[in-house]
Amino acid sequence: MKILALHSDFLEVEPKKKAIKTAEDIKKEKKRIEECLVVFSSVEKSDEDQPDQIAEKTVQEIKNIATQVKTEKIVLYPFVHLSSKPSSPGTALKVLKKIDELLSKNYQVYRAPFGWYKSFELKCKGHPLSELSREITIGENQDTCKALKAEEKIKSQWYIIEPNGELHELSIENGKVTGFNFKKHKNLEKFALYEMAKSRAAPKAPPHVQIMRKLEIADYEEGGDPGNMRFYPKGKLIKGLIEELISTKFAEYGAMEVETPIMYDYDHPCFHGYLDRFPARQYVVHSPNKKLFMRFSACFGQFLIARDATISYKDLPFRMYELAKSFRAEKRGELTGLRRLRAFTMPDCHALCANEQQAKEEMLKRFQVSKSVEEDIGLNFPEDLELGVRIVKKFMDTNKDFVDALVKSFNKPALLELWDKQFFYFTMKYEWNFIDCLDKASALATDQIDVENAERYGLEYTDKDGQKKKPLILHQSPGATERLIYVLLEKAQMQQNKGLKPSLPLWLSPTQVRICSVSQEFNESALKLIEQLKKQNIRVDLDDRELTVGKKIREAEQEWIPYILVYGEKEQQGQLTVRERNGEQKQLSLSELSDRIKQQTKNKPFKQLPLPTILSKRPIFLG
RNA sequence: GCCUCGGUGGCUCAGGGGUAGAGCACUUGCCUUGUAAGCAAGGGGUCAUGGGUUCAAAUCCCAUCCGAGGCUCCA
Repeated sequence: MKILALHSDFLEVEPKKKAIKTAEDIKKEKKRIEECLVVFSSVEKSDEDQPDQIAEKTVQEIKNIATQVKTEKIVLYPFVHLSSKPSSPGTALKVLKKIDELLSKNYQVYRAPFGWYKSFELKCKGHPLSELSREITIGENQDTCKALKAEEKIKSQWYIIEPNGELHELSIENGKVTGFNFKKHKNLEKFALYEMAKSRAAPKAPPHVQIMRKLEIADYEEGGDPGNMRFYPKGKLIKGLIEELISTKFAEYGAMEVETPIMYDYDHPCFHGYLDRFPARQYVVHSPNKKLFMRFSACFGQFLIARDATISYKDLPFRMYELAKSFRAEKRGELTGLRRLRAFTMPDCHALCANEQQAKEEMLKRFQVSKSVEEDIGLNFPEDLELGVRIVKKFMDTNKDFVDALVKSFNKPALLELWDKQFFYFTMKYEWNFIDCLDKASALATDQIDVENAERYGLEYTDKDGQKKKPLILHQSPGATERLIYVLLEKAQMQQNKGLKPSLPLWLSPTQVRICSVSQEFNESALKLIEQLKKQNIRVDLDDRELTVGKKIREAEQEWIPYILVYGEKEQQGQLTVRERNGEQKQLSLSELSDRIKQQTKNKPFKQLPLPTILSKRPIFLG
């Protein structure tokens, strides 16, 4: 199906003469329609198998365009010449009539006669959206259509749920969410609006994009594919530290770390139906004899491990995790900085559970794992986050207590989306959303109860009675590590907007202590001091360049370095003045300084600074 | 994918049919520095790529690539 939509001041059309035998019988009269969207359309051979689906999809497209250009009137104009492979006239007429019927529910529709030579006059408005063409196709796979259609038909009911379990039904009027007093919950209001109204316009690029480059954390890579970032040494350090933290937390919780392949056989029977839901979103790789797709989560590899394992009821919950580099070929326009990528690292932790009761208990346990990750990277819980819970109605009806317990753990009102039917593989999920400087919501931590994939992959455990049973599967992630960095940078920008100095948590700061020598003659003894701090696992470096002290301080401040130390005559005697991030200056001895840092980074992972200690030998990655 | 805007020294950007500009960075020299930018000189760019128009293209046109924002989407 091909359409050409012209937003027009008017269309005047007059049937002249039948072009085909099967032309519609109509009255030959001139017709003029003012202020309308004229949709020239051509039904094609490839549409013949699924005329109803193509009609529905076309209606959706036309509705989108009509909404964009704000018009109430639509003219359907059969125009076979748009296509080189037109369908039979019979199908074409059937499809057009169906489109007419569907559109008429919401719009004033005029359909130009089919099968006639017509003369017409039209005035196109000429604004940027006034001329649009679309090619509409139905994927080859029936499953795809079914799943996508189910999604289109989904009905959501929205609520605010309070920690005491009280529900407030929400509705949306004139771009405002009503049904709950958001006075003390401004970010929750933004989140609800974001989800319900899909009002997502941003006036400019998000601030973290500039910061990630200025601090030499990450950057775009022209030599790759959009959304595949490069990480410079400082960024790789931060990312590595966060990943190590997450890994430790998962291990403490009792999950087993595994590593699974990043690409899988397209034709493997387990993946059918799961892949088809997202037909255009895979990176495809061709090996000499196979078509493969890059994983978009760790599910594939981990489920295949679990499928082949011998699992007893005594082994449940069976917990497994992986820091999985994952790939989703998102549409070009959906990518933004570190917020949404095509290649990202998804910490993915699955738990196989015997039954619903065990799954619920396990989810509450895992809730605490994610909480401690978010807190350790420097977020305030729950102040910096908004909880969204999505539940299939049937699950809600029998598990309200559990949902209440979940919201109570969050300790703040949450947004609840109720679905009338299950159309994903899960019956419930939650996510914690961060609202950024531009009021955009991004999901960080999430957990889901999967009731479908055990069947699909053939996952089984042996129960007490010797019977093979299908487990429930939980899918948890505290958030992609790139996205966690995005959140830290956006949060730092918010600090700056409030007039505070932006900063990273001490344990994530690439340089924790910067020593600025007053002049060249002090460099050598400063290095001795540095050796002592390094032994204490503190990341310290020396600005040994021939610059004024003022300039060295300024640059260190701009690098967000938490402790800055000028080193000259006085310090050589052992008396240190330390400049902190808040601008305060403190007199400290060397051991006091290192104790202080050890205290502030207690129980956090440590890695050495992956750069030369002296700045004069350090390359600049980004001006 | 579609719409809009952009791509000019390492970085940030100005300019714009007829010898290519600034600030920062870099190199060199002077200064020998005490808590947010010392002074001076110098080097460095086939103006994203490929076509086209023109006596002449970085500038205008087309295509492609890359980036940003929007639409849509986010398993």
